[in-house]
Amino acid sequence: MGRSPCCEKAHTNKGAWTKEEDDRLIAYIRTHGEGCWRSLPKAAGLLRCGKSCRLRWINYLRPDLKRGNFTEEEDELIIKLHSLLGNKWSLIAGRLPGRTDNEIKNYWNTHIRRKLLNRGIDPATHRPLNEPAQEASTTISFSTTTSVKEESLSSVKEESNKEKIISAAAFICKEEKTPVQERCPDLNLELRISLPCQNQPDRHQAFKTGGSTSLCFACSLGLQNSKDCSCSVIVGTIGSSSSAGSKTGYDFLGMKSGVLDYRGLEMK
DNA sequence: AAACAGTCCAACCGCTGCGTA
DNA sequence: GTACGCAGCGGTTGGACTGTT
Repeated sequence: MGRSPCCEKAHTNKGAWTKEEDDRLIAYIRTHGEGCWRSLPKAAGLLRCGKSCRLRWINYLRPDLKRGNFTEEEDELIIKLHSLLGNKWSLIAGRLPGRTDNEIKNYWNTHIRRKLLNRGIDPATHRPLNEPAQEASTTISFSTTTSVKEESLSSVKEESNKEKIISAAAFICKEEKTPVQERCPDLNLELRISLPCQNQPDRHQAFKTGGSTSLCFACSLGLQNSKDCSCSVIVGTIGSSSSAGSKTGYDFLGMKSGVLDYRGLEMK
């Protein structure tokens, strides 16, 4: 079947943007706001396809972009987030205000990869290069007991939005033997599907989860007091109708309503 | 000064997921 | 349930730039 092209290629410019094109795009978005990328080029008088306009705006023209070198702190944060999220550049970019996914992706490929290799770390797996490859499993390393884990997971699989959580969790925690925590001791993203914490005497204080101590995702990233700090909130269950799920509260990467919402987490 | 190699990064391409009719 | 349009994402490309010989 074949989809019609997103734009009439014969009548669109390609390649580097000119100053005039930039000005037109900026002026249009200032007046009309973002969105409707397909119709934007025509409305703005640009001989570009909507995709190209969107990319130019997001990666280069947006006023809130932070230009310039990455700081050491940003470097380390990118490494940690990559070890947890993989090549999810947009999610990583969501944690770095003023940085774009494209910028981070380029920076990763040009700087950080080499940096990790020099440290003897495989940038793909974040393991020592000489460490023998281990078979990946999809078992999720939760801090609850295995039986609870399995029960939780099986119940979670019942609904589509939960499947997203499972796949994300499986992606992040590739294997049981080497919890993420070990690789990033100071960035605790421990994943839990468990009973909601009932007693939390002190906000942001590490809370007990099945014998281990952990912080919520927001706090682990230094976002205490952010609206996504789940230390202060008894997080909801996955889906109101899930019987098994109702006894397995979740507190997973700041997700709300069963939808991954990394970007909603504000960076202080 | 010229040639070449390596690096950087803006932009493109193709795919995927979501919303809608 | 299916087809389609659209926005967004990640991988890749290629031109510009910089350093080295």
